[in-house]
Amino acid sequence: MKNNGPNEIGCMHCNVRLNSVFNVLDENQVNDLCMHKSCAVYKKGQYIFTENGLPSGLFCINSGKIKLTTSGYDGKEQILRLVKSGDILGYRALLSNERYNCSAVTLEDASICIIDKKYFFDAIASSPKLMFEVVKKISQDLKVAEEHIVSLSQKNVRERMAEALLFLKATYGFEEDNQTINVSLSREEIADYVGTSTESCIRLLSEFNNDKLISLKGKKISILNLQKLIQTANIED
Amino acid sequence: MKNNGPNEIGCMHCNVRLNSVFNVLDENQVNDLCMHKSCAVYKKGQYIFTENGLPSGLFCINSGKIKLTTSGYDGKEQILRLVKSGDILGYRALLSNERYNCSAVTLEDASICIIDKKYFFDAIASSPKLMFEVVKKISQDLKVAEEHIVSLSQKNVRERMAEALLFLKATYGFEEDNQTINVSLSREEIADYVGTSTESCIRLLSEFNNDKLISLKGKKISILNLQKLIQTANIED
DNA sequence: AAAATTATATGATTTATATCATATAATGCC
DNA sequence: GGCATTATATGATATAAATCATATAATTTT
Repeated sequence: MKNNGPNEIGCMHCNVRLNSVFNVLDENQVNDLCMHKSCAVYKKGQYIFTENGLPSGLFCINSGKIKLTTSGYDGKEQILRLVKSGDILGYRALLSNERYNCSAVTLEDASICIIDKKYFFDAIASSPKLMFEVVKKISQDLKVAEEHIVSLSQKNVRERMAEALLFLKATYGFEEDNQTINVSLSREEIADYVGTSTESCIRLLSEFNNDKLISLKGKKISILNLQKLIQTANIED
Repeated sequence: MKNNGPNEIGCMHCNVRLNSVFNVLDENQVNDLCMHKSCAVYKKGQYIFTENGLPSGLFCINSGKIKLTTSGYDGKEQILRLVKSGDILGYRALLSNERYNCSAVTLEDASICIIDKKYFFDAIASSPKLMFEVVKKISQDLKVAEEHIVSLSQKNVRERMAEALLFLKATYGFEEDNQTINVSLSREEIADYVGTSTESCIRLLSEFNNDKLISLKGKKISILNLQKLIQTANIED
C-alpha cells in the first residue's frame, strides 16, 4: 500500500501525530487541526525559517532531521537544538510573540506540516491538555539548554565531545546494526554543537576511534564501547 | 505608614503583583490567588528549594534577589539564572512535573510568596491569559539560556566577563548613583556565572578597573564606561 | 572523467586560561 | 578585640585547545 504522505492520510491517521504534542487531541480536535495545516517537502540543506524572521505558524516534523542553529560572533554557527520526526518547531518565537532567535535547516530531506498560527493559539487556549504538552516541551528544552550551559562551563572539549555523541545517540537512536548513530553530521556541525574548532573535533573523533570507543565511516559514527564513552563524558549519576 | 508585607496588604494591593505574571488577573481571580498563597521571609543565603527536590508550589518573589544554581562536576557551582522582585520561581519543574534541576538561594534577605500547586494548575488551565504570561516567561528563559550557550561556546573569558556585568546591570539595574550595579555577588559567584575560575574573574575585574571601565568597592561594581564595556563584550547589533 | 571545491586528517606553534602558590584584606566568631 | 576563616589579589607555571599549515580524501561541478 502506497502512502503519499500526511496530506493524503490526514492528521487522524498520521502516526507521527501520536508521538507529538497533538496526541492529546480528541477526534473533533484532530479534524479541526487537519483543516488548519498544510504540508511541505524540504530538500536537505533548506531553511525552514531563518533567524530574525517572524513566525507565521507552527511546524511539525513529519519526517527528516533538522538543526536549529544561530549565527554567533564573526559568523560562527552554534547548533542549539536537534529536532526529529514528531517534534514541533518554532513554538518559542511563536508563543512569546518574538522573532526567531535561530534558523532551522534540514539535515536531510524532510516532510513538514505547517499549522496555522491563529488556529494554534485558539487550540492551546481552549485545550489545557494541549497547552500543557507544549509547556512541557519548552520546559524540556530549557532543561536541556541549562545542562548544555553547565557542560560548556565546566567540562573540557574531550568530555563534551563524548557527551555530544551520547546526545546524538539519545536524540536519533541507532540504525539497524544497533551501534551506528542514525544521523549524518559534518565534523564542522558536530564542532558547532560542542563549542570547539573543527580541527579539535576531528582530532578527538580520531582519538576515540583509535581508542576503539567509536568507529568512523565517513559521516557515520558507531559507538563500540558505550560504557567507556560514558566514562569519557564524565557523566554523574 | 507601615507596610507589614504582602500577607497583610493582600494580593489585591500588592504592587509587586503588577510587575508579575499575575498582573493579568481580574479582581475575582486575584482574591482567589490570595486565598491560595502564603508568605515567608528568608535570610540571606537560605535555600528556597534544592536540586532534585519535588516542587510543591510556585514561588513569587516579593523582595530580595535570588540565584538559581546547579552543582556541576566535582561540586563546582553554575549560576543558571538570577531572579528579582516580581519574578516567579520554580515553574519549570512544576509545569513539567519534574524534580528541580537547580537550587534557589537568596542573595540577600527576601520575602517570598508560595502559591499552592493545585491552585496554580487550575488557574493557568482556566485563564489562558495567565497561561500565556507563564509561557512567555519560560520562552524568555529559554532564549536567554540559548544566548548564554552561544556566548560560552564562542566568546573568550574577557568578553563573557564584560557581558556578565552588562547582564547584571540589565537584571538588577543601578543604584541611586546611576552607575553602581544593584547587586552584591562574590567574585566566585560571578565566576560561576561566567564559567571561569575565580582567579581569572578577579584578574579581569582588576583589569577592567585599571582600564577605567568599571570601579570596584568591595563587592560593589560601578560601570564607568558603558560604551567601552559593550565593546569589550563584543556584542553585535 | 577531469577539474575544482570542500571535507577530513594530522603536525607544529601559539595563546588563553586554568592551576598552583603566596600575600594581604575583609569578615565572622568566641 | 584579637583569632580564625574566608575573600580578594597577583605572580609564576602548566596545559588544553585554538590557530596556522599542509596533505589527502571525498564530493561536486562542468
